[in-house]
Amino acid sequence: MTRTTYHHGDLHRVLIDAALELIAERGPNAVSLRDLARAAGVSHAAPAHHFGDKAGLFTAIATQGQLLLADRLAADLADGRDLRRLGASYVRFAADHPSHFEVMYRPDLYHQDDPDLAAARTRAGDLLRSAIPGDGRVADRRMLAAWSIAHGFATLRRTGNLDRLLAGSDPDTEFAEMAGLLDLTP
Amino acid sequence: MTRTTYHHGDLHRVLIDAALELIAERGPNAVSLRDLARAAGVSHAAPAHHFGDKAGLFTAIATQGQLLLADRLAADLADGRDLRRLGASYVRFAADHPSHFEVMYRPDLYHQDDPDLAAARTRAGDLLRSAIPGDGRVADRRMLAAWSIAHGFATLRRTGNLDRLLAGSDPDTEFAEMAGLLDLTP
DNA sequence: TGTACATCAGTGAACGCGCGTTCACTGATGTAC
DNA sequence: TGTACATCAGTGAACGCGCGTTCACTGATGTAC
Repeated sequence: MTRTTYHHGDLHRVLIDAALELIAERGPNAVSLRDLARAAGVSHAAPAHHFGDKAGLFTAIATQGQLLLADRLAADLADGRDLRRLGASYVRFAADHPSHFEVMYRPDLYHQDDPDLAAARTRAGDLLRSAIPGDGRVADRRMLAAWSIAHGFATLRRTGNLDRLLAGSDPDTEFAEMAGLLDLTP
Repeated sequence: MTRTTYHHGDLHRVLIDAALELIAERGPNAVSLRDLARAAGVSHAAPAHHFGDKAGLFTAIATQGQLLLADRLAADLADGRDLRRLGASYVRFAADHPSHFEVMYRPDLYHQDDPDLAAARTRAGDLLRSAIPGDGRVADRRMLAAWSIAHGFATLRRTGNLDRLLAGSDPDTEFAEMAGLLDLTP
């Protein structure tokens, strides 16, 4: 990757994309700022210039992930409050954006007190909550059940633990049918 | 920690325990073989002598974790085949042995082809499966649901995502009630 | 009871490495007048 | 249209660091005879 201009123009985005790719391939541990700089064809100090430090990079990724997830949930909700569909979206999000998903649930990697991240997280959380029937403790329990089953499925799948159990079937359908065992009607 | 003897006597165990503690405090990334050597009051090359390499240490921890989990499941099964109770045990195991649990589901950390680990994993898996009512695809789906909801709950809880939702209630009871929403009867 | 020998556990020095971060800098861009 | 200046993006050299791994070694232990 050779540049003719001194200013890159889109470094921020390129660095994040390179990071996402590296995370998907070899996990977040394997990502170094110097790797990213190499991938972007830029001096090794440039990434720190953009993100402050390494945790800053992961904070940006986690935030972006929460926003992407929230967008999906919002799109679903526009078609009606169907918790089942939201669960399916959550599972699909994890499969489509494995690197985002991984970072989002690895708080040790990022700045947990980042306000942008907190806002994004709240947005996604509120959307999910708004699809839960009932209120108070009953609703809490339903949210817990729906979130747990979707998160567990997504996580186990991502780590390859379901390979044998899902062999030969479509994961999304399988999740939908399995989630049907959950009674979430008011 | 000072020693009088040249041979430590119990280094293997001490190293693993020190690792578990470090993982619980600061995550697996923060664990270095040299840290462990310091904690055990031993030369920094000693850990490699015991585990071959760093991944070998995590392999040992993952294996130990699978065996501990299997022991719990086996104890439950001795009292009858109650899937609900197994789920609760799974959740409690994750809370009681956070470091083991974390490593077990981070395949990037250890030697995935280790035969001892595979055997331990199979043992735990078979026990869980033996508690599932029904057979064939139906049983698979039930196993998927039970495992997903327990794993999701355990994981979300461990990462602090349920703090608000669980505020003021006992997590184990809460999980039991929530899992009651799952219909796993044949 | 003694001796020889194999095996095992731990040592300590050395290696090369890639990393994150700092810092004074320079090139490019935009804006005010 | 031109000029001065502030701001921003990226540079490149340097730093100090802790790490994993290797290796020839030594001290201790157990076993065979």
